[in-house]
Amino acid sequence: MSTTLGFRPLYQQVYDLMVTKISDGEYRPGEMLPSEQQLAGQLKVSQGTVRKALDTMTSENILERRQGKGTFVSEQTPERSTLRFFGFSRPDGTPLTPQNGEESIRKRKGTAKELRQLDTDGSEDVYEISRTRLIENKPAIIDKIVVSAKPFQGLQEQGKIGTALYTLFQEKYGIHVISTNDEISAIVASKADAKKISVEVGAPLLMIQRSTFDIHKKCVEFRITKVNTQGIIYTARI
Amino acid sequence: MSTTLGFRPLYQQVYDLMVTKISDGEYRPGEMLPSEQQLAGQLKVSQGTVRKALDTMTSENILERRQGKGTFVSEQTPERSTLRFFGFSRPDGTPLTPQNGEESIRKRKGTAKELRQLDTDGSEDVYEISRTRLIENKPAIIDKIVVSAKPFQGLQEQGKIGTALYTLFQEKYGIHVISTNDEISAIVASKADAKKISVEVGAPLLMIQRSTFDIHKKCVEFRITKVNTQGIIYTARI
DNA sequence: GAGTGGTCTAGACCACGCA
DNA sequence: GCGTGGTCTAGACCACTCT
Repeated sequence: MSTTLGFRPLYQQVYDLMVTKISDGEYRPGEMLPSEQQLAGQLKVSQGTVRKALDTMTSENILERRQGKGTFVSEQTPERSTLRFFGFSRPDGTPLTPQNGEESIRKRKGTAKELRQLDTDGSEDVYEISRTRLIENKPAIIDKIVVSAKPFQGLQEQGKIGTALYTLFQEKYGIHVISTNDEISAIVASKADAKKISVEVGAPLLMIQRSTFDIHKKCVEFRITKVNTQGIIYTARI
Repeated sequence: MSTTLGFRPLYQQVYDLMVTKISDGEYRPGEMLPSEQQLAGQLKVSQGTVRKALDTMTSENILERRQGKGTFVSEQTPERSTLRFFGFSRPDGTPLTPQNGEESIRKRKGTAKELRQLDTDGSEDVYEISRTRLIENKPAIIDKIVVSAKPFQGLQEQGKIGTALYTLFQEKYGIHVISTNDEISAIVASKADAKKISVEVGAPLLMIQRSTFDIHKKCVEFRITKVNTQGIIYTARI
């Protein structure tokens, strides 16, 4: 007998269905799902099969399960969770919180690299958000945030975004961010960098390249952050 | 009825037992475990309970499961796996491989910080391995590796360790390294640093603080790596 | 075809949170 | 005491690998 191609386990089909329902807004963040028994009955599968799908989603931070209470759609965004793992401090250890500085947004064609990183469904337009953030009132952090234009229609009319970008994604555009992938390297400042955060050309900077993924494991954001680390300690826990 | 304290699920007991057997050398890296049915019979539990324990161990990279073949004790060490995620390259993208330079080892009392990091079972002696590594024949990387002395008797007689430290842990001392936790920060060079890798005092360095954990989730190594990033790009994928 | 892990079921009982 | 998720069982059948 030939190998059965296209075989897809039942629990994965249940997983796909539940992810779709959450992404469509049928179950909203913070809301409680039907019980395992009810879902099993509706979907005509056993409770164990439902459980396996929900367990997978729990391990991906899409759901939270609380014994004795129920299963809930997670409200946690990576921005909130990564605050525990990323941070700035002075050399003596006192923590520093960056303030918001300049911010601008424009629509343009994406570069080849950006379109390779983002899952754009063929569209070539992107929004680019450029901003600087301040440490002790001095510009020290440069962010360049790129998202595909198609799913974010009207993003330029949102006004200042500040730190609540992922919350905006969820509330205005129904995009559930669930994970990020960060690459850290040490680079030297370009002429453009030097102008924005007042350092010499060639000064050492930390660069963090972040890809952000939604509930469908689609890359919805590509972000480059550059940090002047003179007198600032940046820490990332891996 | 009062709450049952000290309740421990069966599958966790199976997990503990299997971890102990591997750590005791009853099953060795690369070896195949008995089948789920056999284990279930031996331990007088159902196959599903064994499965849950083995699945957990698989997700922790202790085991590898191959459908149709069997379940095997993993041979992969983090050193090998992290090579995919950490690395050095030139600004133009060509990868660089560091060479081994100076290396020395000595036994001494651990500092308070080191004893807090390491799980030492009360012993206060540690081995400190200091080494430099070279990029293009110039010293660029400083490593300070600290391990508890007790489980590593005779480590100073091992001669040059080079890059095979975790393999040595496993083969000579039966310690199975399964995970690491890294913290990255940007610092400035101290006088001692400056001497070892010929940079100015105050030059910017990347510092990676790594805690290494064995199969029992015990911290068996604490390592501080400092990298001169002038002309070198260091990348870590999180 | 024999042996392994992978999927799925149906049902029992336990621990937890709440009213 | 009820409803929820968490554990555990026994057994059936499927998919993969090797001989």
